[in-house]
Amino acid sequence: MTSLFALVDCNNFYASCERVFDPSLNGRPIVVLSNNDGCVIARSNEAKALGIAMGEPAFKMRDMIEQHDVQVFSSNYTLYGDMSKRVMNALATFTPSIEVYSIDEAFLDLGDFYQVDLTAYCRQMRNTVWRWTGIPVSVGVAPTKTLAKLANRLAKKSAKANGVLVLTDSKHLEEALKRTEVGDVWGVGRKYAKKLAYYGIHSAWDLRHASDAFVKKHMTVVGLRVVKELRGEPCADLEQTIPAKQNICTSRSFGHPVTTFSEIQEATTLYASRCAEKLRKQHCCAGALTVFVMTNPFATGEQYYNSKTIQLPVATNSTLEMVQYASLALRSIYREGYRYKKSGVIVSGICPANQVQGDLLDPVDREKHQHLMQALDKLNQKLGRDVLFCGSQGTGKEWKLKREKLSPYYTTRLSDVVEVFV
DNA sequence: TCTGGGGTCCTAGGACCC
DNA sequence: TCTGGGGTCCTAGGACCC
Repeated sequence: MTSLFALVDCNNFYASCERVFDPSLNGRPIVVLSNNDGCVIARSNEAKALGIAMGEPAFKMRDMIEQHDVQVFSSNYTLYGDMSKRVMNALATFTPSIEVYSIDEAFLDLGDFYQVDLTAYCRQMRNTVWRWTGIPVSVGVAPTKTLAKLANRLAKKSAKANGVLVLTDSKHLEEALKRTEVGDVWGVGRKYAKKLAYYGIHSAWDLRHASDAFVKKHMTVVGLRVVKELRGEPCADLEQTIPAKQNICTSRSFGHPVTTFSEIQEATTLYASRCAEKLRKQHCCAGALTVFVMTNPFATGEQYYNSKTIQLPVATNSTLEMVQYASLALRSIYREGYRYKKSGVIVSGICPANQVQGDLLDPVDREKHQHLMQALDKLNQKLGRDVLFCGSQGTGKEWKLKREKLSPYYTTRLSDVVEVFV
């Protein structure tokens, strides 16, 4: 019994999503910007060919944009999330064993498919996704997840592969490992790549032949798993059930520098509400809440960063409680006289809502809160996000994100909602 | 003028306890 | 003069991912 995984990855996903609904964009360079229209997080092939780098700040590309008529979009996660679901649904018709790994990637367990013509099957997969959604995908197949990732990368790069590469034959595997730089291996980041280069390890093939002791010493047990997977020994299974999150964070940069307490409080209230919403969605409560504030690290002038964690007397997912404690925490770290760029709320100590440790002297009527939250979620779900919200969130939202190049909400009915967070 | 957001896991070191 | 050792829990920091 040999294991076999496919990794299906959408090509230039966000850029492709924008293109699906506007065919006039075909063949033209597209970039999608991060929140606040800050930096590039997705590029079409044409944009890559122009040399536009991932993470490049938008303001540095002004000339390039004008010169080559680059099409620029603010990120529209509502659209991308919806398109993602459609892609995953298409893939699920090819095997029930599917792990949605990220918004644009899925692992498929093809362990039972050794007898079929894998290349033909994957090609069919690719065509189906394309016909149903208009999104181009690449497929890599190999005995471990790490190798499937590697195969996928080559499938995308090689013209000959044309989007599908099956690596089951040891000769092909060797060739693929030799052609992959060590820094392009899943789990090997910039820091490790540099360190490995120092020790003469440059390719995935080199890393595959490093000793266990060496790898464990320099890359911990995590790195050792990577190396074993490169050798064809599976260390990671398909994860079909999504584990509950251990931490939930909501934070945003402000559209412009914020100086007043009331403005930063409005933003922090919104983030605390979002955290509470996310907790309720996964039927959990949090035992602690952290608020942080920071100035712009790229700006000249005096910098300030601070955070405050509050242990909650009883774990909760009530928006009202979260907002109240977030305000308290914020008050203790806010300092007059800074130009704030960003704030955020992190909730931790997460446990299932039905396993919350009570407190005999608890002054909060938890049942009442729960009913209120249910009503709030229902209304907001039905009538649109933030139809109902905490007053301290404010209505002006002077600090909100910059999203000047937003595309329409083609596939969902949220077109009347100006502000959408994920 | 303008530089994203949200996660995970592992390790080392300190506090504390017996 | 001499001042244990092991276990657990927590936190901060570093690495990685999309």
